[in-house]
Amino acid sequence: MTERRKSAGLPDKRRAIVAGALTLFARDGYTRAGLDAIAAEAGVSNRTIYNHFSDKAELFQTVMQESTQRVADTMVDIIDRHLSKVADLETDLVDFGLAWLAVLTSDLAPHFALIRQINAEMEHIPPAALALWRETGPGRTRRELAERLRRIAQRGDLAIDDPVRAAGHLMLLISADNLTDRADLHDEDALRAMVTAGVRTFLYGYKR
Amino acid sequence: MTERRKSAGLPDKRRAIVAGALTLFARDGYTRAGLDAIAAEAGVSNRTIYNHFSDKAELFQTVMQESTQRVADTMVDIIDRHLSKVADLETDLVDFGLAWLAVLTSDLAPHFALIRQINAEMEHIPPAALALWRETGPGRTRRELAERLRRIAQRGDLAIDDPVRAAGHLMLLISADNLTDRADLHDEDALRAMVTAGVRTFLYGYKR
DNA sequence: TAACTTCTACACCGATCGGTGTAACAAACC
DNA sequence: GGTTTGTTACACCGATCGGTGTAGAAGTTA
Repeated sequence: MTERRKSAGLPDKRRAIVAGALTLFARDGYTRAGLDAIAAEAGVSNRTIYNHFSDKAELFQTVMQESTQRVADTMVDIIDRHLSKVADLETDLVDFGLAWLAVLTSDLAPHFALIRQINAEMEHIPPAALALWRETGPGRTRRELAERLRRIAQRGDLAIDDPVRAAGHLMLLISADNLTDRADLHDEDALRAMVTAGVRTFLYGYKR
Repeated sequence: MTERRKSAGLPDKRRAIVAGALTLFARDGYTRAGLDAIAAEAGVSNRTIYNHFSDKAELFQTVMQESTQRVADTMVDIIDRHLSKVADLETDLVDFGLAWLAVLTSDLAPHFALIRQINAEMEHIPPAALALWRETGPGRTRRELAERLRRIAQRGDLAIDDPVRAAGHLMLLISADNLTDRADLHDEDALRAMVTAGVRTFLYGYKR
């Protein structure tokens, strides 16, 4: 009574396949991740995968799209939750940054390993799929953050002439240590220090 | 009369192999890059590769080390050339940033594709090799930049209490657009605008 | 019960890949 | 001239992988 199954596959099997594929694609990359291993991870027969997806490339694209959607939703939610009403700007930005970084170690962590895979195999991915990912993933998140910064600046606290660029700066500064060498994402104190330093650089840099 | 060949292989063949391997590892990644293709790219027999390297993993490690060394040398040289004697801080930092970014599109470009591969396959690379890379590559470069910033700050222009973190911030801000979405690295004007914006954010953020 | 859909297990194919063995050839060294 | 060393071409092995064919089991719908 739920949904008329159109042509192939039960929806829960499909979800299991996509979830298992995300795990293995994230860990091993597109080439290394074998379909037999994905089938085993999903608790599903090898043959069943081809009942839901025409080939490995289509499976990968589906995994990429669904994971991107979910993470972008989470990120936008964090932005809205922390930056809709701003009391003390530095405090709120630091809290926002910590929530932002927490996603990297959450159950959404595999997504970011997947992004590193995409980044590496960029030249082997169809440009259209790449553009779609940029638009629905980092692009959307960045625009959302930019819009929030624009409103905050309008309130008179910051001087931002290019909100999108400023959003990029903030995102980078928040996770600076994490990007350059490897920060310990589980040391709460070091994490807060990193975020605070980044936020302060951002704030002083864009102070009116 | 040059050098006593110790055990195996002529040095020029070896160099050709490493160069060809860099090209293919950078483009296709460790798994996708086949040894036959590498041999063809190097203009060398498949069998000859095994005369110089015991297996694919050792070849990859050699490629990684040599490329890292060369790029780090280049980066340190750029730092020294632009930030030894500072006249106008913003101008000099922008010029430095542009020279820094120019490396990304130089003949050293494959190295950065290789780094993306490393970043993706991190969980499949021996931790010792990873640590060595961080130390001789980005670590060295970052420390060198940090030292320069420390001296500049000492001169009284900036307030930097953690030079290494500041160096990280500067490196990220310089290439901000390039890291978040894809900036056109060949549009000279857009490039200068990106670097200038990053440098200004850095300078205002660390202004004494 | 009968018709239909989906899943599973298994065998299988062709291609690729990392790596080896071998024998012939070229060049440097004694 | 003879020996040694390195290179090459080629055939080959075992393993893995993407993908298919098939037959039957399991569950759903009428």
